[in-house]
Amino acid sequence: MNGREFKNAMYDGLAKLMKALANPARLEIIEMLSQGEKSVESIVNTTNLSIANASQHLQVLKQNNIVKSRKEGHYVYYSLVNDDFMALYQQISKYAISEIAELERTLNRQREDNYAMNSVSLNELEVMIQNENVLLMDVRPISEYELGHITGAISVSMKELLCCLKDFSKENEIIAYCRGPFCVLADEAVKILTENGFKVRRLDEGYPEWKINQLEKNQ
Amino acid sequence: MNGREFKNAMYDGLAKLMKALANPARLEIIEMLSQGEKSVESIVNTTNLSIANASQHLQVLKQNNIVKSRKEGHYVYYSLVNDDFMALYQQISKYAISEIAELERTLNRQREDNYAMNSVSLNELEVMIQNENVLLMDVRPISEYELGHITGAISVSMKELLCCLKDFSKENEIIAYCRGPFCVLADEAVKILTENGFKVRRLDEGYPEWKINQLEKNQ
DNA sequence: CAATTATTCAATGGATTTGTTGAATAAAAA
DNA sequence: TTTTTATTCAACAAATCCATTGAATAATTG
Repeated sequence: MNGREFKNAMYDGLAKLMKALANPARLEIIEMLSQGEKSVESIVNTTNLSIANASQHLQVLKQNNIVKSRKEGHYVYYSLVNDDFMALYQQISKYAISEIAELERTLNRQREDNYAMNSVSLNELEVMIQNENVLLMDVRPISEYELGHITGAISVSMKELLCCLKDFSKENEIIAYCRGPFCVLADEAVKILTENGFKVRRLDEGYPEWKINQLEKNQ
Repeated sequence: MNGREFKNAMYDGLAKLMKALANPARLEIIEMLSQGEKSVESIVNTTNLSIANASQHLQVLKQNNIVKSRKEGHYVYYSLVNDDFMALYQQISKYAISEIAELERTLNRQREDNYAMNSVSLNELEVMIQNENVLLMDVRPISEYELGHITGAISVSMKELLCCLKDFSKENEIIAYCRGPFCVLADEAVKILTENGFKVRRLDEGYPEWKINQLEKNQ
């Protein structure tokens, strides 16, 4: 193998990986799977994809070693292949959010719309939890909470938020979080709670980012 | 903007960035530019692209804020837009090399072919420089050396290697490096020097990785 | 065993990406 | 000014990607 052939092999391989990531539907699937294992059915329900289309995208991700699958009864469950890929995906989306003006604008507009301008960073959160009385609220579906959540968080799904608000004290500040910067659940939670007189902010990032942070600390 | 529109905007934007990276020719250009500024002409000379084709790929990279250009006289010089992108690219290729079996095999086969199995990591290099008498040899073209090189390295281009070997002592160990793991210059240097009786190994990574490392240390 | 359910496969046509060709620019040299 | 040189633009055909459709598969239920 000469120099040119080698280069071609390497760049073709790298480009193949990038191609697998170069599609909005697949990115949305990846973001979902970074919460934990999901069935094809649940992926179809939260994205707007047809069943066959979602399945095809999943095959592409599988062929590129990004996701793996496991069959149980009628259902096939998909998950990300390892934490290293998750870390890479975080890096990429963090870069995109901070360096691509268009994306930054979109994200900020969304945040403004949702009363969440003064969001809390992961570092701030750590300090706040040690020093103050804050209630950390995981607003993802309970199934995702059960697969893993930020230490000390309680699970309050969006459904519960809409019916059972009286349970919480209005004195402590509430920090709501969900799946990461692209996820709108926390924004909606902030909106609902603010309208009902609670002190509430959202976490800038979400559970996957926190988990990556933890993994890095333990190295 | 509702939740679905927001998601679409974010994932479309992210996918657009990935698309810009999802092409082997563009990746090779990026790798070249991570050495420093290059004219279109020099990009055409080291890649196998036609002039018009290279120019088109450069436009795609420019539209996606990955490279910037500057005109001087007849020539247009391109360079990466900032160090953050370079860090991202490093992350991506590091992931690809370590997690994609096919790429890992290709890379290792190449290294074996070139006698460079026992390569030196950046961390090892740091220790070796402090403790031992090693000669750190930058085998990239001199123009790239002049734009920046690892502290303490001397420039020995491949041309010089082929004519002026006698200048170096055979007692000290030589570490050769070039542009990074995909770059084959260091492998060729190791081959030549080994055949001539020198003690020589290659650096696992290259100048761009070293530079990123330095930037991280200074934060 | 037949019916049902969740997922995958295969085929189709429309959209996008790619490399090539040759013409158009724009700056420097003659 | 005309000519030369380096780069970009525009148009085209080939290749690839994508969503949709309907059939095929494989595990479970009746």
